[in-house]
Amino acid sequence: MTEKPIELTEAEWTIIKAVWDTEPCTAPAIQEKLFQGTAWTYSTVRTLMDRMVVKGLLAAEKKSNQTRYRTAVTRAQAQRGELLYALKHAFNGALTPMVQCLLDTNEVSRAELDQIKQLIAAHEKTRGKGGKKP
Amino acid sequence: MTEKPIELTEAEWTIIKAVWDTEPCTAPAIQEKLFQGTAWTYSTVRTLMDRMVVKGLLAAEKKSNQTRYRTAVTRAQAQRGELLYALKHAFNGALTPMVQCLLDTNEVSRAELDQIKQLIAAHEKTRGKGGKKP
DNA sequence: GCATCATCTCTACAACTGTCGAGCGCGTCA
DNA sequence: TGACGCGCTCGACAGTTGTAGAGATGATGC
Repeated sequence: MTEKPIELTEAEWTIIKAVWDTEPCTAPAIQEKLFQGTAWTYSTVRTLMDRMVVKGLLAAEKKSNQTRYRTAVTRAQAQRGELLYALKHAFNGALTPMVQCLLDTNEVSRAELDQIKQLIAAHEKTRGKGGKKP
Repeated sequence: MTEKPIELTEAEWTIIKAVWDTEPCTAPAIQEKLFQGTAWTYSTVRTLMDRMVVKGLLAAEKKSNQTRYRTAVTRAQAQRGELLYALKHAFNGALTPMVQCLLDTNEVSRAELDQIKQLIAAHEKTRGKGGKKP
């Protein structure tokens, strides 16, 4: 089944990144961790986290008087979701223009370019079993 | 000035893509064009378009009894916005992992890989003025 | 046994999104 | 000159998101 893509709002990204970093963790811990950057109160964080549980983004486990959270989706899943959203809507699913845009947009350093080239080479090798000959 | 990135909702993407394809155009025309895919009524389309004008995504020009719309952002700007959103939130701004994910995620055809390699080569050349020689 | 502190639960609310329907002008064609 | 058809304007409403305060509850120290 083509599990439907995961989509996160900005606030949800903020939360889930913190949870990935420290899971399992409690809401107060996350609140404290994020406070510097967001100034969110406990209530805010808690509400967001509970909504994310409902959506299946986080999992909560009640431990007496505390609730312990962990993520319910992997970083890769979430990243893929975000990427697919952009790919689908902004680029009509066409990969090449997306890469083009990426290259145009960003200050891509030489080092990054090299890394990317390596990635591609590696990718070609890995899935190279397609053994079709030109 | 680092113009703040453009962000579009799904519905807005649908609209703006139609407008790009036919601008300048009227709301009824867009409604008709999208009806097959969305089943949106005139009111829906019109509301979305007017809200997009307020946001500066479309421009409207009143011509007697009709309103003519055109886009106020380029496709490239919008694409860049979407990409930057993903890059920033999902990948913490790191380009390489994003490309990695792209390669992993999608069925990238050999043709695409080749195209992408070309893109990179072209990119290297174009901005290659950095004249540092390895 | 009671005051305290940390957590939790519930409720609220404004803004933004998606989705319309009802009613209003204005050309046009008998 | 009046009925039609288009396109327009307004208002509405439910659902989602961001943000938070007020009060309940359970563990702790004395």
